[in-house]
Amino acid sequence: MIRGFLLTRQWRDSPSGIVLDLWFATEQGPQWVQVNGQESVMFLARDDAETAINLLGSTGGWRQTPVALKTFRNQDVNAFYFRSQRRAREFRDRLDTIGVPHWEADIKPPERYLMERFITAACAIDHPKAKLASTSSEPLLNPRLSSVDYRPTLRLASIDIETSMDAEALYSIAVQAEGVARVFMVSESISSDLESGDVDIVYCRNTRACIMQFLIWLDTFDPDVLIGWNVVGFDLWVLSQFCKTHKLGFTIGRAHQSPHWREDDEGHRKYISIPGRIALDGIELLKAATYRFDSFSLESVSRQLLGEGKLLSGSDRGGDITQLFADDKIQLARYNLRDCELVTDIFTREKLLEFALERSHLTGLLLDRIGGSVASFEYAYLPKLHRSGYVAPNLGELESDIVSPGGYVMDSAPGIYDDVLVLDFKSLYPSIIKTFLIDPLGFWAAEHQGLSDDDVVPGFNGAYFSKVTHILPSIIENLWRARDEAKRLNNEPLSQAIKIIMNSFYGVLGSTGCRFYDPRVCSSITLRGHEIIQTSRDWIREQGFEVIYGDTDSLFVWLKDRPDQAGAGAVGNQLSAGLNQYWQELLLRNYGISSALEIEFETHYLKFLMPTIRGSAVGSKKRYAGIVQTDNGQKLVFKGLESVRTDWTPLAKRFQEVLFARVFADEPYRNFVANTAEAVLNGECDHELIYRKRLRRNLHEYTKTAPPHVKAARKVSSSTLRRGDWIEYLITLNGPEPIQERVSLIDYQHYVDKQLSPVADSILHFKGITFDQIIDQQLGLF
DNA sequence: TAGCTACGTGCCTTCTT
DNA sequence: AGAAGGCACGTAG
Repeated sequence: MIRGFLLTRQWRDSPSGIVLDLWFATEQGPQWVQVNGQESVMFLARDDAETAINLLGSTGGWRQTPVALKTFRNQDVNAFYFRSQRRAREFRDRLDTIGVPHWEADIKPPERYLMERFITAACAIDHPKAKLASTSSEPLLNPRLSSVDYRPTLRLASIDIETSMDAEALYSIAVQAEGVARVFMVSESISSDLESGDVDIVYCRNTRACIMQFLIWLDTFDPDVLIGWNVVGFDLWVLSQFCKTHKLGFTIGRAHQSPHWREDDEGHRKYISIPGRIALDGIELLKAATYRFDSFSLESVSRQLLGEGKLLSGSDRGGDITQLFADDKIQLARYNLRDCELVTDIFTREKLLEFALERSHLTGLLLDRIGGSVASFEYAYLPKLHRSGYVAPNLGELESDIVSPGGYVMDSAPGIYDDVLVLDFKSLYPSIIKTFLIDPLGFWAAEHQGLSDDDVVPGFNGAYFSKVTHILPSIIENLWRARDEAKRLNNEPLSQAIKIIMNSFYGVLGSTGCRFYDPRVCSSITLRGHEIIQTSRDWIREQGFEVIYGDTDSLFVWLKDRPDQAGAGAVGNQLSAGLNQYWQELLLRNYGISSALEIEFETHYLKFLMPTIRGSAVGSKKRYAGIVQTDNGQKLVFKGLESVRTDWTPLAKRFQEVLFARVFADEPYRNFVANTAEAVLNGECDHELIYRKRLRRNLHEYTKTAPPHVKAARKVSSSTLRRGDWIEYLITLNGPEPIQERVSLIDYQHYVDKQLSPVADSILHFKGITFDQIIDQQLGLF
């Protein structure tokens, strides 16, 4: 028996049934596993079996049998098995034509095979030959696979290519891994006096030779994982295109296969599947782990995470690279390698590979899979559903007229406060699912099994949930326990992966892209959330405190009596303990269930601002600021306000941060306000006036309106701007103009009126003065 | 190769006078 | 000219 971690899975039809090709990273290196003779399965209502059998006639390659499963409408079903996916697909199409329903025909054989064995990623491989040293060219046939807890030491290689700006000419390929830092460099004139300096450079006569050298290295080093920055969409794709034009096989698979490429509908994002290897993009992985950066360029991310950047950081990097290729290949090689190292360092420092491994092992998604919330839910849910005697519904089958609301947001009491505490329910929606046994199967069970009031927990919109039959609550419970354990062991990547998955469950249940979507189930989560937050608010008020705001799972409590730091903490802890006990008792008494709700005293704002809606006396929502005490002194926190918004200018952000700090500290602010306005008008702040905004559509798709950023984008002459790109612009006397091609004078008054004035008034309002009054007084002095 | 809703703001467009 | 409605974006949770 050896232990392995699944890298890739593929399937194909063969004369002897469906074949699964699985590649594992094992303790002894890579292992190819082949499972043959597999069938594709789908389920039909037993009442339709006769029709289906007639439809299939005397053709071979299939069988069917009654099984002890029911649909969610309590119909008995038969399983139909096919020896090829092709036959299964044909059959499904014919059923669709005549309107006979079928279930789970979309589950692919490898996923079906693995999930029903509860294998996500780590796996015990049991086979008489499994102890022998593995070879990449020979698969292990039909071993017994079972789930096991195992994390491999993967062999990583960071790769990066340099090309001309139009990506038409290849300059070099850098590879960096444990003990390797090499650059394959194209050089038309190879002479003996070419030097490498301190870099391991392999000079190659042309593009073809360069790629061949790279492929040979790849085959020899044999990495499990290729990492890079946009490595799939750029480096690997461009290399594959070079291979095509130079009639070279792009044989990067573990048994020298070519990769399989796929594009999304837009044709922008590319996906690669390489038999036996994984390509991991640092950008996607950071996004998956909920990192947020204004820019995901390698330069920007490495500066922020590592404190160091690329070797070239001028404005014309592409031109500089071309220059180096002509004049200084050693320096180009250094630059090329440096990018590889930055990526490796980011992966190491942020434990990105560890995160990817944990996520894969928790969900059954492959390491390189982006998104996939629905897929991971189904991977965990389906096998358990089958063992509970049900087949899964189809997409869109459970729709109803009810719309499920989101979180409850309290009206706020605007003002400047001392001492505001924030109490937060930890993972509110998962804890509601666990406490109130919310679950698609539990919902059907309550409908079909005629349970008594004592055996169900009420939901909302007429939904009830069985206390006996359910799946999701125990999945949550296990994850919750694992997360506590991960935290105890300081396993941050695991803890992070679990948090993301737990929180994705509610979103999945509320998505029409999920086959279990039912607004009654979903609203039973959110409406219970409304009840919990409102009842908790009332309870706190009964204790004699003022609750000035709350959003979904949080309550903001104002301590009027100005306690010291320790006193405030004591009140926070006392309130959270009291509430937790309150819910424990209430839910046991009312429903006979044990509360998993957990409210926590999270933050003490020494100073706090809740603004009004602009130009109104009504309190705002989702926008506030405050000061918290940290180990390194006091810190300003902004939520939703201008200084955390990427579409406000640096001027407005700086102005807000300084002004709020001064007001909170009771320091003078009038001169600062007036001087800032003055400086803007005098052209002393030009570098802070740039608006930055994303184009969420392609330019021609803005037909209803032309907002400023679109107007600016349309003035970019060489407009290659596409959906998702950023546009940087200034407001000039002739309207918005892109920074690259600004011709008109900056409209300074615009910045005073639209960036300074509103920011100032949001806090000065509570000081009984306005921005305009300050400016007028200042002018009056002269 | 489908997680969700709630909310504020600026400004464009259209309607009303 | 000014009000009202709605689009577009980014954010909280």
